[in-house]
Amino acid sequence: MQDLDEPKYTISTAAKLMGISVPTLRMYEREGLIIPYKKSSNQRLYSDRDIERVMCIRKTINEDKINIEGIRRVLALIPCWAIVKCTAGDRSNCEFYSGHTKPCWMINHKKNICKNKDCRTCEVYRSFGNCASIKEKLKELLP
Amino acid sequence: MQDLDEPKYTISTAAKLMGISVPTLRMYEREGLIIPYKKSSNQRLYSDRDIERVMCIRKTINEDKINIEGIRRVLALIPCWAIVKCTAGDRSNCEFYSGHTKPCWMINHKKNICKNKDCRTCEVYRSFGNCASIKEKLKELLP
DNA sequence: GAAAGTTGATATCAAATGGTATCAACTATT
DNA sequence: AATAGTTGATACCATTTGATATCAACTTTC
Repeated sequence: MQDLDEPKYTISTAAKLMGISVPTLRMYEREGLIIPYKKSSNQRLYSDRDIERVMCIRKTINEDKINIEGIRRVLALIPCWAIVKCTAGDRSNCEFYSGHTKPCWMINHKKNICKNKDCRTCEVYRSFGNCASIKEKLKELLP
Repeated sequence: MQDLDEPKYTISTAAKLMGISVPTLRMYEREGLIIPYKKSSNQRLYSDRDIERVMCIRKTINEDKINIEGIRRVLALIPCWAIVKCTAGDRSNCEFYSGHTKPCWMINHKKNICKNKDCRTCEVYRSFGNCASIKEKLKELLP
């Protein structure tokens, strides 16, 4: 058996696996498009699902021709409040709810429902993981 | 009194008004970002609301650094089906509902609720008009 | 009918973007 | 301690992208 979420590849291995450079992989992270697992020593580890996500990002950049800023803006449209079921209080304590340029996981939530969540495993972050459109999520939420 | 939706500027006047070139304005149209009024002779006319929309597009490109393809993808996320209240039949006869790369108004609807609609005046198209985020629309639809 | 402005299309240009190479400093494993 | 691989950061390159200029053909308006 295999666990798609198990962090097992170092950054150089993952880069080799996808035919890209290590700095590129770090860039995607800096830009908020991916959240790799981090050991206590700060070393990154990538799971198979992470690999899939990066391949999706690459496809969106290289084939669909959407730039990184554009991808980020699309991710910022994921209606997280409806997914994690925010209360009114959660919302008023959320920078993301009022902003619209960054995905929620790029924000340091301090005093709401997301405070103790690990974004890497959160359904919101994963909504874009397999390159399925966010629109499918919207159709689900807006019947 | 003034009607913001009255088509009154020719393309050269509108271009001059915004300090851009005529081909640029035509490009935005070709890319599906704006729908100017067209006289029977095919001549374009721009309203004040059109001007506002173009200024919003420019801001998104020049300040927010999102490329045209990215803007189009964002527009493609507007949940039109929930706005114009599509029936199940309307949806099954809608290319847009299944796709996710183009805004609905770039699609030639033949046999559903949008068939006889003028996209230029449709609420869906206008959702991005004043540069208010689509996210606001989502908040409204997903309480 | 003449002048002015529009149409679509093509070619071109400057700037920005994604990506890579390279660096010294640090960490882990042997 | 020594090797191998990581970290973040900077600088650089090739390509793409947004934008413009220009063109002949067609409309509108005076």
